[in-house]
Amino acid sequence: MEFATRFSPKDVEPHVYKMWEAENLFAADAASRRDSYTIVIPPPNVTGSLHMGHALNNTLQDILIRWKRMDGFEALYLPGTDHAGIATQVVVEKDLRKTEGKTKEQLGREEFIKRVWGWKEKYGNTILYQLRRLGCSCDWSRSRFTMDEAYSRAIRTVFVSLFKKGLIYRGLYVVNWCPKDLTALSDLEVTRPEETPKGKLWYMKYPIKGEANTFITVATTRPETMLGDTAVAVHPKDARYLSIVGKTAVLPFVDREIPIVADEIVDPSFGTGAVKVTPAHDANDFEIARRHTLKAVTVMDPRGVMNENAAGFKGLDRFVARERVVEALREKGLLVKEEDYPTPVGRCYRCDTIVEPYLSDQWFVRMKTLAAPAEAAVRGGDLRGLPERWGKVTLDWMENIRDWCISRQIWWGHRVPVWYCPCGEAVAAVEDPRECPKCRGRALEQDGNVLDTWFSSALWPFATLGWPEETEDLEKFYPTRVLVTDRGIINLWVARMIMSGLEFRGEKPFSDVIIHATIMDDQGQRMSKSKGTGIDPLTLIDQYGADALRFALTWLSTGSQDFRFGATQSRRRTEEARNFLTKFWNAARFVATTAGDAAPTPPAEGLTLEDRWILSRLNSSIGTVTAALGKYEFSDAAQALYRFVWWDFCDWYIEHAKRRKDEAVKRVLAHVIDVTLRLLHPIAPFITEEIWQRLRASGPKRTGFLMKAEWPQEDPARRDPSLERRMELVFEVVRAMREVRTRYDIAPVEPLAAVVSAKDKETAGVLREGADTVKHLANLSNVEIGTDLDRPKRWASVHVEDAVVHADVVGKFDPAMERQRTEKRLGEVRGLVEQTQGQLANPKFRQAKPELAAQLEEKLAGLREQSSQLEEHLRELEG
RNA sequence: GGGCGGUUAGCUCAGCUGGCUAGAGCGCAUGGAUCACACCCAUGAGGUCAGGGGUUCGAAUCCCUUACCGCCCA
Repeated sequence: MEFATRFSPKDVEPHVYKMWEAENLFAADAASRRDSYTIVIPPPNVTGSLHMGHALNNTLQDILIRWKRMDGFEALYLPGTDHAGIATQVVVEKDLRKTEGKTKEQLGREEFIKRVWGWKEKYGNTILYQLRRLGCSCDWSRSRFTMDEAYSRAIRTVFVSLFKKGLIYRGLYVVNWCPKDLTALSDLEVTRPEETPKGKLWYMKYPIKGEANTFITVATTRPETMLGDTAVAVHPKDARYLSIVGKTAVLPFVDREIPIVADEIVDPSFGTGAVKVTPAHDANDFEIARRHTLKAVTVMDPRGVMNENAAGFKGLDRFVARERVVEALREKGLLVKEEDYPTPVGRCYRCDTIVEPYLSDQWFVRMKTLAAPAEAAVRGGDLRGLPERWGKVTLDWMENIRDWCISRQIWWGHRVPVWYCPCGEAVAAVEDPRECPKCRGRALEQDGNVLDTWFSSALWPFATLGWPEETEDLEKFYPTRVLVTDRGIINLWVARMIMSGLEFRGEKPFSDVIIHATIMDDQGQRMSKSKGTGIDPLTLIDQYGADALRFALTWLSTGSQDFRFGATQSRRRTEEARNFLTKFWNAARFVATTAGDAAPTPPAEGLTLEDRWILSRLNSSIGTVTAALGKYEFSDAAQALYRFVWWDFCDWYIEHAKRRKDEAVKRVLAHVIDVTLRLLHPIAPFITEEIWQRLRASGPKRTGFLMKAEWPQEDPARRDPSLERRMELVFEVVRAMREVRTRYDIAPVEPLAAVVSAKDKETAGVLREGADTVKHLANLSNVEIGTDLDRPKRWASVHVEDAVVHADVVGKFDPAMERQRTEKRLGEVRGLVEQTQGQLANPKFRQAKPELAAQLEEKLAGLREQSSQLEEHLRELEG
């Protein structure tokens, strides 16, 4: 098989993926006797396409899944999508308007829903297809959609259960209303802009009934709502207003008589201390109205247009009405003053429209009861947030939890499973009821609202596995092991999943929650579609390959809360990763051509120093990579692989191996590549599988697919830290020789003679052991190794930590340069001597850390020795 | 308003419970078509660890504070 110098992702990736799929390697088996390891995907919206956040999220998940699969677990990576109520409805409505010029009302609810399904079938799996490009080993046969029939059944079951427990209730409340999407939103779906926008606070006065020229002045940021005022409230202890409580004010424009009431909730320091009460348009006011049995007057329609209760302002948009009301008040002399006032506004997180507090009939979930066990699980550490700080975020929210508005006034979604009978009965049921259980009437009508999408995604970890049926899947794969997601939806999604998991399965839905970084653009700002700062992962995949993108993202996953991966950085980092993979590819290519037929196990005998060294490094790396993955330290795993492959294997071992032809070196090479392929596979699945298949074709029998191969076990017997240190010494001498060559411009091909004077006999022994390597890698014609060896005249010297290396620079000797270098080095060493001496001179230090002090003593001795050698060297140069 | 992160080489980032000469990749400089790889090899330059104060024998690391950047919850 041809083995080109470059790996070609474009040609290989689709092919390899198809092969895996054809062999059904992603499918998890519920009947397996292995322990399960489950990850459910955070379901992307059906409307979306793959963005960088998905790429990161799914890369990390796939790494864990592939690792655990190799490590002997029955690994299930369960994919799927979320119906995304509002978002999807908006997209399809737009499409409908564009293609047919129709509104959804013209089609009717049933027909419109059909259209949404049609749209979903056509475009709804975009992201899932794109995940294949990324190499994700999802079990596609188990893919779920939150609107699937079985899933819908789970939702109904949950609703009915909570309803029967009294944890779901319906009522008239002031909720966050989006006048554009025409639906209620939950508190978490309202966003606040970073900076509080500048607004005004208007002071206006209402006449007191029966008292000429007496007024009460109230302050408000939303004057247009005054038309719906049904009271004025003051704090009961506010001395300024004691005498006025109980009197009646007359509301301008509409001449409504409204009482002046006292209520604890009023903040006496705000405005005048007297506030207008608009129960239909303010949540606080609604509470006041409850306590004082006030009427609620709605002055806007759902679109935010003033209605018939708004007198002369009817038909005006809420913001136009605001200006007009202020003008009219001014004309009447009722406007006392206006002042600048930062006015916090909430916006719809889907469409950014300013939300309106709006009185409407909605469904709610009582959260306190549900939150308690979840809170306990997080607090008790039974469920970990990682990095740790995120656990606290969840707790904060759960401690102050408020009831959740779950009804939405849209069509696309799960309809509230409650039916109303003309007799007044309301039935909540999993199966559509045929008749009213009370009057046997058949004229039942289902509630028109649909449920918040998050209500359905809260069930994701168990509903996807078949719940409420006690399926084999549920038995085998629940609870899941780890949830990987972005911090943006901790409360919106993660916390609610924990609650529902505990409520309906009596078991936490996962043990660990990994909150990975949010990807920023090159300026450190959040990527946004509207600003055009989003980077398409597929472009990077096309250009550098999926493996390179995955490796780059993994390298960057250090546990920080965000990282930059904009237009410039993403290319740069992915290119770096691609270069590394090319390096690895070529290492494999070297092994394939020189040792392709060797058994991929090291021989029991005949191992050289270098062989034992690389095997030690390999086993260290197995340990490091495995431990890092176990702690979800993805970057550490990637870096350990990078170092091993590039620095240890390519820079040193392969260079060394080039001059050997024995069986041992072949088997070591084959073994190292074999193990490294396995270690690298979870991060870079395509290239490693491709190399595996090539080696399999030409060499000894290997398991059919790398993705099903066994995860390497560290062999502690192969680890030899002392050997690793000793080889470092050898490499240091090689580097010293190379430095001399560079300095004197002596080509690497020209053999040189060298004398290495080690600091002690032990070191000399080590260097003698590695003499072959030094000779070969530094291209020496001859090398003399000992202690206290003199510097031959007109030879150049390099002082490294444990030795002095002298090189015959064949007549190019330059005393001035030598002097300069020696002086510089001497300065450094003297500095260190001073520093170390200072530290050791301190009795408190010696007392506190005797072991460390002993180490430093040794170091100091070495430094002093080096220092005196340098001085001597310098004297010789002078003389 | 409450809470949480970040600020380390020109750029992007490591640096765990305070102590081995603060590291990496990219970029930069110099040299190199050597039989795995120029997406490469060799060598080198480059940092008052955001500012100030404190704790300590010793602080990039712990505490306080200021500034700037970012996030979450009200």
